[in-house]
Amino acid sequence: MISLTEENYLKALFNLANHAGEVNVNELSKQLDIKMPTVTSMMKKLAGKKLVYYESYKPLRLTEKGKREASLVIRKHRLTEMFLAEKMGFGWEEVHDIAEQVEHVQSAAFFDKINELLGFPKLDPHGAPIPDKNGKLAWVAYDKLSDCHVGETVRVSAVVHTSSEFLKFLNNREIKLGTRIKIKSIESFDSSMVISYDNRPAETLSHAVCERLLVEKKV
Amino acid sequence: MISLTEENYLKALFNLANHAGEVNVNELSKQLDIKMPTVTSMMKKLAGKKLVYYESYKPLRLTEKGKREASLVIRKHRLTEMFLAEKMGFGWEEVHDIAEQVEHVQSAAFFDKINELLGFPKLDPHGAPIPDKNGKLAWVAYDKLSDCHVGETVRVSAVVHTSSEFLKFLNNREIKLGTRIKIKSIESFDSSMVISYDNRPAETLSHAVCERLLVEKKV
DNA sequence: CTAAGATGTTAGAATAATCTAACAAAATAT
DNA sequence: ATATTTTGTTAGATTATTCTAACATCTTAG
Ligand SMILES: [Mn+2]
Ligand SMILES: [Mn+2]
Ligand SMILES: [Mn+2]
Ligand SMILES: [Mn+2]
Repeated sequence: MISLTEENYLKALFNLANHAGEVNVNELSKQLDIKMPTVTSMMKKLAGKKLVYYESYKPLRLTEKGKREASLVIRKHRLTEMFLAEKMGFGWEEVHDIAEQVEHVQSAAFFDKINELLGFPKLDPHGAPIPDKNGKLAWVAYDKLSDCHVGETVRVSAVVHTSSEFLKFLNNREIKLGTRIKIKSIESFDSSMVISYDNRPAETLSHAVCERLLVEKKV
Repeated sequence: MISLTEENYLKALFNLANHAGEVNVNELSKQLDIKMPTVTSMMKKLAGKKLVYYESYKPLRLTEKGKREASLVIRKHRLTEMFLAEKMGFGWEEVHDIAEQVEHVQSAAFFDKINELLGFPKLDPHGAPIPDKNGKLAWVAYDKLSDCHVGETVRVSAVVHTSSEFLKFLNNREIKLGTRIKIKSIESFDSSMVISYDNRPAETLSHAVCERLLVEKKV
């Protein structure tokens, strides 16, 4: 049995993993707002459960079992977010905090029903893919808007690090998934972008914003 | 802040309270499947939070604050049950176990939305009243079917101690809230009742069943 | 009214999850 | 290459929730 606390560690490990699947104790500590010694002792515990590979002073890595369990928690989280947004009428900026709690419900029937009522969605309200029942995740590689060039037209496909504040910022400008953005110019001194979309007046987006908007070029 | 564990104790205290609002340590211990010494120490803790009146060897009683907090947990439980049944398609025998977990979500917006989507229901799927936002509960005094007499026609209005098994038993016989039952005869040796309803063949219900069906006589 | 039995409390310990302080190792910057 | 900073671990303590064993009180059946 995996406790609520352990589920949160697994989820964070999965989300922080770099290309090589590695996470540092310090990063995990910051992500969870839990002190490093606590993280170290939890890692030893998860290693005992064969969910994490742990060696002193080495980066942390989820085992295959750990990846699967983490994906299943992420599945519950994203299905919940989608249900809150699509079936209950919450905004995409509201769903994360509630899903953070509901994701820990232990009832396969509950999440199966949500999945069914939603018509087996592939993506959550932030454009993130929903892992399947075996924990398999179909990762699509989007581009950051900040990596695109002047003159290109792109489609907003996902948002990263979806703080409520960032999503409200996008709401205020009516930027959502599917919005087609044309890049008018890029200020070289701060990498901010002047863009146009939806027949609205031109907007300037800071580099911080452009980095968090994931887009597709082939629209 | 009231923890998940404390919420469960409060709920059990509220549900077990007799006419005088009293609960014994032993009953509470059995209800929660937690040993008596643990219950005693938790009662001291809740007394410290002014949620329970506690005196050694005396029956336990919720304070007014305790009653309100307990009612608010029960509100979350019953709204969840109703949502699971009405909006998600779960059977009344399935909703309790899931609601037992979802009731601990801390988000007023979540339960307000559920309430709104349901159209502000007054009763849960088992006929139990849903407390209002202030924890006020409109208790209706129903009769047990077992207290009714031969020849009477009554309407099933609620079920008590809603174990999944009992509810499946009722499902098998198509007895639900609203079913109009006519009492054909009562066996004096075991108090079982022969009843008819919905143009179905006569059924015999044991005393144990009749005690758990709450009915209204004025249909 | 007393002896059992049931109920309730105290004491001491365990587990899970967290912390601070101190120390150790690794990475970085002169 | 050494000193400094950052990162990670160990040790020891704390809080929340639970348990068993032993003892105390209350209730009930002769
Ligand atoms: Mn969580
Ligand atoms: Mn999301
Ligand atoms: Mn509960
Ligand atoms: Mn109910």
